[in-house]
This record gives sequence, structure tokens and C-alpha cells, in this order.
Amino acid sequence: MAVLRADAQRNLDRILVAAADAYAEVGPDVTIDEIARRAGVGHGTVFRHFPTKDALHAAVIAVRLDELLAYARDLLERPDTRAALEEFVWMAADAVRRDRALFEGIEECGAFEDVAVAKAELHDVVDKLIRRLQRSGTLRRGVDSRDIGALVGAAIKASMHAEREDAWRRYVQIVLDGLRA
Amino acid sequence: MAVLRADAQRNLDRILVAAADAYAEVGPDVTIDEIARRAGVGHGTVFRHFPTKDALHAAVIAVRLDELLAYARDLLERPDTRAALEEFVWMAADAVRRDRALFEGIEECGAFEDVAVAKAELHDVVDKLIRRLQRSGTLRRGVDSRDIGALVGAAIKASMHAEREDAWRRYVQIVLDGLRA
DNA sequence: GCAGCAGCGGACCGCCCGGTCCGCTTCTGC
DNA sequence: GCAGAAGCGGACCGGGCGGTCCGCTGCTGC
Repeated sequence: MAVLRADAQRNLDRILVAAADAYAEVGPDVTIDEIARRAGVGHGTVFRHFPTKDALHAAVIAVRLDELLAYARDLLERPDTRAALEEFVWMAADAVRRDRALFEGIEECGAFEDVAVAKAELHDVVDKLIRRLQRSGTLRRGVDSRDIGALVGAAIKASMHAEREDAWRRYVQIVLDGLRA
Repeated sequence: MAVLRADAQRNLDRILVAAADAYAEVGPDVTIDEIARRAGVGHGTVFRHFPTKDALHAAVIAVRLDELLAYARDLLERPDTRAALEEFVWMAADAVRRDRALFEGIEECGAFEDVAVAKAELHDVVDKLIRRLQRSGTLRRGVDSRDIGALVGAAIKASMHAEREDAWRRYVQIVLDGLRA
């Protein structure tokens, strides 16, 4: 990564922040123009930093995944594995809930190196927790971190159209209960 | 509903069938052109029968909902309520799985009379089953047919990206287990 | 069989949006 | 402070798609 001129670096940062905000507030179909407007740059500038819209999307997702990864690694040290996994699930669920539009298209970002790597590492870490619990017989056999991620993500998405504000908590709890051995 | 000329009625039927197929095979973003092509008509013809693309989408969904409704009504007569509800869930899950793209935007079709009515009636019937089970203490309290519909629908969607072919069954089973009292 | 109208369909429109390009601006190293 | 390069941004392009329109077709009632 070549070093950027100071103003270019500042713009890059602002674009990433603006993109995250825009996905959260507008939805998965934000336009590049909207992101550029929020960042206070021309939309040509966005395309100099990211060759396509998908590349920008992937970059924002990668940031979020790295945050989750750091959090998950800390949890590996916890003595109570069950509590660690549940804490991670609740934390990840809340992250997805806040940035639901952002994570919408995460499956399509697999082609981007950094997203693929972050996802793989995250799954590795969470699978460690899962296997511990499965060996101790307190978690349903045959599920892995991808299954849990998909189900929890789905529960969040399902809760978006519910009237009650706390629907997402109830839905995640239902999934967690369903995952017990 | 004025009576249509024979060829117009035939075209209308073909459009509905073609639209259902197209949503299933192409995805939620099928174009009107694609649907018209499959129906063997010009796309102007589609717009004479349905004022907007959303109206066509709603019409196709309404057909599916009516089928589910008829099925659910039959189940009301079953002596074993638990089996009836589970059978309905599995049946609806399979319907959603086959036509996942179609049901994707169902929340946005509430503005269309026939969809709204069919949904309301379906929820009424399923809620009857649910309340029976809740009174007998075998189903988690505080959930209604909308919750279950949302969760099962989301579980199906979540299973689409899984490698294993039978992921949807496992996911639906996890949700059903989580819904037990 | 024919008149007349319901119905057809494809040419056309306008909008949106991702992506490109190039003349101008602003930063940086000296 | 200056030269030159790095960066900027908005005008522009092209493709796609929802929706309209109108001249032609072929169905229907008599």
C-alpha cells in the first residue's frame, strides 16, 4: 500500500465512515453519489479509491469483521465457554442489527481477499468455542459457526418488520434455545 | 371484474404462470421483459393487466397465499394440534424455499388489498393453532404467527447459502425446537 | 363474412446509477 | 516559493429498466 498524500488519506477515511453511515441509514441500495455527498467529496474521488461499488462495500464490511474478530479472540480466553459463545452471539447480533443493510450482501463479497480472510479467521475462532461445547454435550451436534451465523443473521433480519422494538432479542433467544443439545 | 376476451384471459393466465416461474428461477429482480418473454407476449401486454411491476408481484404472491390458506384451514380440523402446526410450518417452509425470490418482498406488498386480506386470514387461522398449543403449555408464550412466519422464512433464506442440500430442514428444525415451551 | 372494437406488442421515453475522463487545484519535496 | 506530480470532482457516457403510446391485428357478435 503506497503512502497517500495527506488530503487523499483524509478523504479515504471520510469515505469509509460516510459509507458505513449511509448503508446504515439509507439501506443496501445506497448510491455512490449519496456516499460521496456525505463524505463531502465528488463521486469520482470515491472511484479512485475503490474501483467498483462492490469493492467499497467489501472494504466497509472488512472493517466490521475485523472488529468482531478481535472481540472473538478475547472471548477464547474465558473459562466459561458457554457464556463466551452466547456473549459473542449477542454482540454480533447487535452489530448486524445496527448495520443490517451493510451485512445484507456479505455473501457476495467473498471474492474480495480481505473479506474472505476475515470471515475465515472469524469462523475458525468461533468454531473453536463451538467444538468445546459440543464435546461437553451442551450444544447441538452438526452445526458450525456458519450455521449459527446464518441463523442469527436471519433472526435479526426477521425482526426488522416486527412491531415490537425488542423482537430481535426474542428471536435470537429462540435460535439460541433451539441450538441447545 | 369485467369478463375478458378469450385471448386476453389466456394471456393473463400465462403471465401469472410465467411470472411465478421467473421469480423462482431468476430471482427477485426479474425484469418485466423477462416475464413477458417467458409468457410469449409483448411487455406492453403485461402492463395492461397490471399497472405496475409491484402489482404483478402482489398478484402472484396472493395466489400462493390463497393456496397456503386453504391448506391451513384443513389442518384446523386435525385432532393433534401440535402435529397440525408442525405440518403447516414444514409445508409453508417448503413453499417459501421453492419460491424464495417471490416471497422476498412480501412485506412491501401490504398495500395491495388481496395480499393484505390473504395474509390477515392466514395469520388468523395459524394463530388459532398457536393459541391452542400455548394454552396446553407446549409452545413458547408470547409468540404469534407473524413471529413464526418471520423466523421460518428467515431460516429458509439463511439456508440458501449453505453448502449442504438439507440445510433448510436443519434450520427449520432448530427454530421449531427453539419455539417449544 | 364483416364491422368494429378489445387487445396486442414493440418502439420509444425518461430516469437512475455505476463508471470514465480530463482540465483544474492543491499538496509536497526541494 | 516553485515545479511538478498527486489528487480532485463534476460533466459525461452507456446500459438497463419501468412505464407509455399508438398503429396494427384478430377476436367476437351479428
